[in-house]
Amino acid sequence: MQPTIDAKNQTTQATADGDSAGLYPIGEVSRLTGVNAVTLRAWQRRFGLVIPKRTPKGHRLYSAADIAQIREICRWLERGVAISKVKPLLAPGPAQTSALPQGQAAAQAQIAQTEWPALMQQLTQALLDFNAARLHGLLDANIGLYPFGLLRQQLLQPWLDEVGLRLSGRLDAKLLLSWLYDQLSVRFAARRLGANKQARKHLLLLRLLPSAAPAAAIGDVVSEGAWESMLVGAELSELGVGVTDLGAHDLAALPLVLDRLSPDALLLLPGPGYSAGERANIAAQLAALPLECHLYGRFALTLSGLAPWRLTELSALLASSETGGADE
DNA sequence: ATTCTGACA
DNA sequence: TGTCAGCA
Repeated sequence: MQPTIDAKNQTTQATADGDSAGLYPIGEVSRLTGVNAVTLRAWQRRFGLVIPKRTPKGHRLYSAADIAQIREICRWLERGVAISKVKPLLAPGPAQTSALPQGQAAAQAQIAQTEWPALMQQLTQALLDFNAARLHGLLDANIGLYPFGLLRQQLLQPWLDEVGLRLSGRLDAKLLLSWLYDQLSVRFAARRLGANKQARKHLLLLRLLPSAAPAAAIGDVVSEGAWESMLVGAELSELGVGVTDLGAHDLAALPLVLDRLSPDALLLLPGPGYSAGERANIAAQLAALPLECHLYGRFALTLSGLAPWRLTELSALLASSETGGADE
């Protein structure tokens, strides 16, 4: 546990700044993204999605960019796009056979190519400088300009992913990430407090903890799910939904407190790596809960086989409390 | 120990 | 999508 100079378990980056740095074998990528290794190979073979480099012996080596793309794919899948149709939606590297503008999807991909990367670089620089004023300035300039959900999915989460990967190996990585988490926390907490008072619907946010906790992946001070729940919570606040973030737990004790918290719905952010047994267990516990449950987030798909009838679009939940007062 | 391909349910 | 066999 001692965070000394022990670089032994850094299987992924034997040399901090060697040429092989930042390349990950398929198993590691599977853990990082929550996508099964077989699925990754299948995506590549059947759809030409995510073509990694290879070692001389043919083993796949995924770059940070590849991993970012996998996560981009997952975000499309979460939105209900079929895997066979995400190819054209991705930020294209090689010559696109047929650049078909599919309405807003293509428009967003366009923005993603031009505007976001520059912004991400500026954000990264602000982070590396511990420049809080600059960081908040950049955020101020863009929050409000776009719907927060778009900002979260197209900018903030990809940026955090990238930053996490880029910093791994740096001695000050933990300090930087802790600082960033603190900055974002205070920022969004302030909004949450205001929003919660006026919210008509109250939602309980819970990260599902795999019982076989797969330890911290890359030296993350803040667990990966914490970032995600912070951003999701911010988005919900922005949309006028009251949010209570309980952090990471398993479901066992939840029924004991539900009647006192009395939320309108439960939003669960699954983590990576559930065994089949765990999935069944979770399914049973979810079925026993007396309220609306939604699975959401990066790893929701890994649980979709478990209770697809509960996997509702977040937007559907929000539709009833949308601004404009359609109902209520 | 892990990953590879390809066939198959 | 996932599992299995048979290799490297």
